[in-house]
Amino acid sequence: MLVWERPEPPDRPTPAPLSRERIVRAAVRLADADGLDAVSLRKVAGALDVGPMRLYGYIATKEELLDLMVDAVHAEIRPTGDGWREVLRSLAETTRRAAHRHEWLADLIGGRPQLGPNTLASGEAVAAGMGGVDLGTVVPAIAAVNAYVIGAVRREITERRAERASGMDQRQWQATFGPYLRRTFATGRFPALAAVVHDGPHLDADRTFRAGLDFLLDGIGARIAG
Amino acid sequence: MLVWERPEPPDRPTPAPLSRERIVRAAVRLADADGLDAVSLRKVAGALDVGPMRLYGYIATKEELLDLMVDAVHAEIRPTGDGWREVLRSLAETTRRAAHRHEWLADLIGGRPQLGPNTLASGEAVAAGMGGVDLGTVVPAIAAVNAYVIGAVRREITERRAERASGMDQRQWQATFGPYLRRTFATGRFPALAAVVHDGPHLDADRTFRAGLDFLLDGIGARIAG
DNA sequence: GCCGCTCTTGATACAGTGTATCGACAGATA
DNA sequence: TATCTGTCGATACACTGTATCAAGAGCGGC
Repeated sequence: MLVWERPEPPDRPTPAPLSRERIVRAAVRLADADGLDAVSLRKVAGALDVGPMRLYGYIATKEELLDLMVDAVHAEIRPTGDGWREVLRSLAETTRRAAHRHEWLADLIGGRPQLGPNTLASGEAVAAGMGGVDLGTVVPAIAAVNAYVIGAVRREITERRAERASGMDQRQWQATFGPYLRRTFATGRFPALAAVVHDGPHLDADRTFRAGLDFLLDGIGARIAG
Repeated sequence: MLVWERPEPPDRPTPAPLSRERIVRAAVRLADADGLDAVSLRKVAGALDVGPMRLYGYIATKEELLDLMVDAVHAEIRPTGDGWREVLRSLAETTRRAAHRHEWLADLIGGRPQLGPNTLASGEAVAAGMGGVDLGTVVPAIAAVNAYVIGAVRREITERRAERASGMDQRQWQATFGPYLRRTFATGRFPALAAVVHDGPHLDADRTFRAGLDFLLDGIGARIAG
């Protein structure tokens, strides 16, 4: 036996076999911790103590990995409730909560067609909860709520990042962009906008999300009733 | 005079001076033609017959260039109309049309806080058209329409790309994903979803967009009336 | 008209990306 | 034991955004 032979590291007895799931979990962990930019094939492979090319035995391309990540978080989106209204609201709120837990979801959501098992399961839960509603209304209603959630989540996360990037809280944010906005508004080119921003209510993220969702659900309800 | 001196190319008498606007226009042209991936600083610079580093005299970072591109297309989004409903509808439809002209907008929209002059001008047009509506309603109403448009446009463009990538028309698309979906639905794990997909209406993109928008506007109208 | 200074400009370089290629090695088969 | 097969990972390639810095152009002072 060669004396310089390296002994097996005893604290990792048998490396768990690689799998799509393990790869996706590692990618999600990286993205949760440091954002989507931290998800490179090299880093994911590194987190699994494996060469980068190894991953190509399990995924065809990086895009596919991103799709799998999105489908993975859809496991956390399982709408419930009695009646179409509660179900649609649950769809919206659970999606939003998932985006809070995984901010990178805002970068990906709505950007690729999703047909993975977890995404389909979410769709099934919604469809199953819409019983009694006319099919001609169910399809556009679900599509509309989905569209609203995608956009609302994107805007909310974007804003949250901007605030965080410029100091921490809202006061800091205003201090950063305040001068530019003040100057711009001072030109008098945007009087109506200035009035709305100045005199309008400053709703927090929760209230804004719910207000828009209520508009939408009210409109859908009117169609179902009438 | 040296004989091997290269004479001035006569067909480009004086190269137009570089400017932010010219850079942004070139970037938009590239993105329109070949998608966002075709927008690299080297390619943009190349389109302007200039070294890549030259751009940094006009933009601080690539992110800034993307922001400027988004603001530039906001010049095409100028909502008009009589009354809040027409104005909000116009905001939605002009945004959607801009995204049709510049599909890459779907990748960027909602992904960064937008405070550029054209974006503010769009906001001003909307705010100005909401006269008479209670300020406490104006803010969440605009936010809701914006969120809906972002999500709807994203989904629509995404779908359009998927169809195009897999052949050209809808028949091809179904031929590509049909087998997988058929198999998946055949497992019986998604009965409600299968029923909706099978028996529900197949609306085209225009109708879907308008249906969702109508839901939202109806809901907002109910709040304004009541 | 010529020197020296400042600012602009572009070549080079660096660290990182996704992915193709292909030699080496392990395990199975004869 | 010898050969075949298929997996694995080192290396390489083209490309990205951006920092650095030497060369050059324009210009004021003598």
